[in-house]
Amino acid sequence: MNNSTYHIFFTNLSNPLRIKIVTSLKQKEKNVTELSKELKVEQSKISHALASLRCCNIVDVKQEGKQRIYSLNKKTIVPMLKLIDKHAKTFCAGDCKGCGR
Amino acid sequence: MNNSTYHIFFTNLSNPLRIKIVTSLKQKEKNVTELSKELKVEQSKISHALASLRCCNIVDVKQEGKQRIYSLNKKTIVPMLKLIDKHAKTFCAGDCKGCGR
DNA sequence: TGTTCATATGAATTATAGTTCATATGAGTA
DNA sequence: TACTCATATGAACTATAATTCATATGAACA
Repeated sequence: MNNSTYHIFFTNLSNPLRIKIVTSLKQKEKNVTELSKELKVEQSKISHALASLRCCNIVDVKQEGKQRIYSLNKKTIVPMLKLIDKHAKTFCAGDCKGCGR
Repeated sequence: MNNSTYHIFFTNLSNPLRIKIVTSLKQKEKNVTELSKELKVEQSKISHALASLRCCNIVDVKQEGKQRIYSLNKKTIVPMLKLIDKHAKTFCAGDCKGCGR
C-alpha cells in the first residue's frame, strides 16, 4: 500500500474536533445541528470537519428532510480506536502524553 | 479512552516522513544513518522524526556502540496499517486521495 | 415564490506543525 | 585527552492546517 494513503488517512484523524465527532458518532448517528450543540462548536466548524471525514469515507451522510444525518463507518474506526486503547494501556501507561515537540 | 490520546497518536502518524520511516522499519530495524541514506533525508530531520515516534512508543531504540538502532513496535502499527489498507480497498477504490482542503 | 431552517463553502486570518542549520552530546578510538 | 563518527537538540524560519465569518445553497412549507 502507498504511504500517501496512510498520510491522508492519519491526517484526517489528527484533529481534536474530528476525533470528538468520531467518538460522538460511535454512540449514534447525528445531524450537524445536534453535533454542534452537543460539542458546543460553531456550525461551520462542524461542517468543515465533517467534509474532511467524508473524503476518507470515515463518515457517511444521508439526507432526511432538510437535515443531513452523519454516521460513523464503524468497520474501520472502531477496531482502530481499540488498537490505540490497547497500545496506550500496554506501552504508554494508560494514555499517550506526547512529548511536547 | 480519552480523545487526547487518539489525537496525539494520530498526529504522530500524520506526517509523510514519519510514515516513510515506519514502513521502512517494518522490513527491519535500522540506525539513523541507514534511514537517512535510504530515504535521502537529512540526519537531523530523521532524528526529529524518530524522537516523535519514540514519544508514543511507536518505535523502540537500542544502543549498539555509537549507533542507535531503531525498531518498529509492530504490535500496534502492523495491524493498524492493515486496517487502512482494507479501508482504502473497500471504501476508497484502492487509495485515499483526500479532498484538497 | 418568498421565507425560514439546516447545512455547505470560500477566503482571509490565525494557529500548529515541520524544516533547517548551527551546535551539543556522547560513544569509541588513536 | 583530543579527535571522529553517530546522533540529538534548540530556535528561527517556513509551510500546512484550522478557525472565522460572511455568504451561498437547498429543502420544506406558508
